[in-house]
Amino acid sequence: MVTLAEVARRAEVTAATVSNVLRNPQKVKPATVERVMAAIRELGYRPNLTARALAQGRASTLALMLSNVTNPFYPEFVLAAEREARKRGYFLLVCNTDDDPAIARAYLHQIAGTLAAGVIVMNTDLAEQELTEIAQGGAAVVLCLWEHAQASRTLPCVTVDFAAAGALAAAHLSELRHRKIGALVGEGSGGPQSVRLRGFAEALAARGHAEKSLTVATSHDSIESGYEAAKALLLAKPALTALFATNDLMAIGAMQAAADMGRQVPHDLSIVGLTDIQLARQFRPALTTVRFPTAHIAARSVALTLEMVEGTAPAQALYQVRAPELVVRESTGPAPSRRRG
Amino acid sequence: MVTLAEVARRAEVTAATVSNVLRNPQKVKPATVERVMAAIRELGYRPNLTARALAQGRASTLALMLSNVTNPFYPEFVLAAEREARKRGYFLLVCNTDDDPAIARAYLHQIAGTLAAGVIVMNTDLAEQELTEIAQGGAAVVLCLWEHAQASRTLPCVTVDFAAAGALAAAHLSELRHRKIGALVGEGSGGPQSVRLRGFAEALAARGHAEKSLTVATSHDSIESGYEAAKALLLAKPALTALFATNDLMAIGAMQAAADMGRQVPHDLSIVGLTDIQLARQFRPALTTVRFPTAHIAARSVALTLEMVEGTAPAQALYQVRAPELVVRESTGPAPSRRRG
DNA sequence: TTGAAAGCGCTAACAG
DNA sequence: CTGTTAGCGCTTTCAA
Repeated sequence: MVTLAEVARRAEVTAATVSNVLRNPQKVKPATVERVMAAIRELGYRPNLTARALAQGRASTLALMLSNVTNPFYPEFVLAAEREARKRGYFLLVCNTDDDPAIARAYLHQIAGTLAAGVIVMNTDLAEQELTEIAQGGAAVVLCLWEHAQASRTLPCVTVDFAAAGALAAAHLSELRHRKIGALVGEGSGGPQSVRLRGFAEALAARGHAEKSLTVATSHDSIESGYEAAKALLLAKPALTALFATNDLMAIGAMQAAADMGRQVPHDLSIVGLTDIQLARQFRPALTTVRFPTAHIAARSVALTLEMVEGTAPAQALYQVRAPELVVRESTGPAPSRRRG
Repeated sequence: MVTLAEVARRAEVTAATVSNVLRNPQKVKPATVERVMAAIRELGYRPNLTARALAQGRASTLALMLSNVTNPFYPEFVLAAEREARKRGYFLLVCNTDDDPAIARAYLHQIAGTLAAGVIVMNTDLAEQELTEIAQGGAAVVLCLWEHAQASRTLPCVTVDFAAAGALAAAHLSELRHRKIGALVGEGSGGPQSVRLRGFAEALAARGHAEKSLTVATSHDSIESGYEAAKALLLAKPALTALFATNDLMAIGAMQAAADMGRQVPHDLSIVGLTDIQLARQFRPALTTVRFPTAHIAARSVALTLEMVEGTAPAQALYQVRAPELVVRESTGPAPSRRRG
């Protein structure tokens, strides 16, 4: 392995100068820069990022803690996060916690502040208290997409307006004249997706829908679970003409349940999801959903984390990025008229 | 940040002893171990992995270079890789190259051997020559799932028998009496998936199928592209009764194309994919496919890389893990009889 | 069983 | 503009 010192020797300067050539070239005489660059090239020198991190007291690495990359929401997020990190000279450590607080804790304690200069924590079951301690230990900690009722007051948080997202779905179904609506509420990491439901329910109420016209069921955040929940719900309440799911996976499961029960989507039953994962447009019928600005959130989270790492972050706590927006595709349509039954 | 030295002071020993307590406790008197552990606990000490890496000359980090996590094959792979790494005390850096050799190269040069002790390189457009140089620079480099004709002779490679996978698909369709078959060959990172096709074609030939009974078309490795390719193919050759796609995404696209063309799967048209990504069983009709032992490959790749990092790897070059296996689901059925046309 | 000392490769004042 | 010096926090011989 070629070191700075070897380059220095070859270029007949000291290590400090080589370091300067690499990091503040304007502080070095052009001729010297040339000579050093030549040496670097000839020797094939590559800076040792570990040594640099130790000397600087700051790693060039960021950690992303999420429950499980296998949830189709995450790959898009990870991609965008990694791109933003790379653009700024950082690398991305991906940490799956499997919704296990013990794993999350272990990760945090091992790498926050040492291996990773900052940590982006997606919705998790970890107590905020613990995260705050980690943050005091010197690592930049940014919360991302937390839907907890008790959203943080001490840690910065990048998120979207979950309630508004739910409201968009409600407005859409209401305009299509649906009056008997079912809702599937997901239980993801960090608790139920209840803010989305609340936004949905309140928007419905605001539009004059009776409270009992909405039937709520819970489900896990997966296609399989959405399938079961939707099936049960439709069996119990056959009169429902529309279903709102607090995430796309469940909505897709619901579409399959509808198909298996002989109900045509959207003719007999409309379905709206939330998030707009890739799958939403790839499935048939393509899913109407409320889009989260996923890539944007990811990039913003990374940017904020790095600003904190580098001490240039503004003293703001809540970052609400772009509003969610409705994406109408094929899974929603007008409520079936009563006549034709 | 609490350092070793502070712990040492508090426990009234030297840093060397604290270090030993952490890494070779059996070399330290039990009473001292106790005292040191107490100090660690009281102070909330957490080892600095960056410093450790520098001192040891070995990072506790592994890099996984892949084209794009957004391809549904990868999340499952990443998850398994990360679990294996974590189990062994390592962390996973995820690097998206976007099929851009320049990005791949930049990553490699920046982190291989310094930030990351080892690198797992999935199919890429990088010349093997370059990877070999990196490996000589001191990083463990492991190739994973390379399908190149020119598979490496100098770098270890974890892979599956691509030809056998194709052959399984062929045997299945042949047994279902399909005689006019179309094949969609993907163009993923690192070139066409031609070994899979070759295995498929040869198995067909071995079963007495005429060479011209197989029609081949190419496509990119995505649902959208598979859709287009399948549509064109079915339009050009309406007599085809079965389609083989060299990966599941294309197969799913093909299913949608068939649906849009009014062809019932599997009644009018059988479709077989390859890899068995999650989506394969979530789509309707569920896709018949040839399963790759994805998690197993991932774990093996990580294990091998770490063995190389730690110098305990056997001197073997090619690791073929478990055979692929056919998974029959709903997208394949007997060839339609001519009578009923 | 423990300590002293050197050093991993780099950065960051500060001096000249 | 360049060199000197002193670490960053940890590991690792080698002595004691």
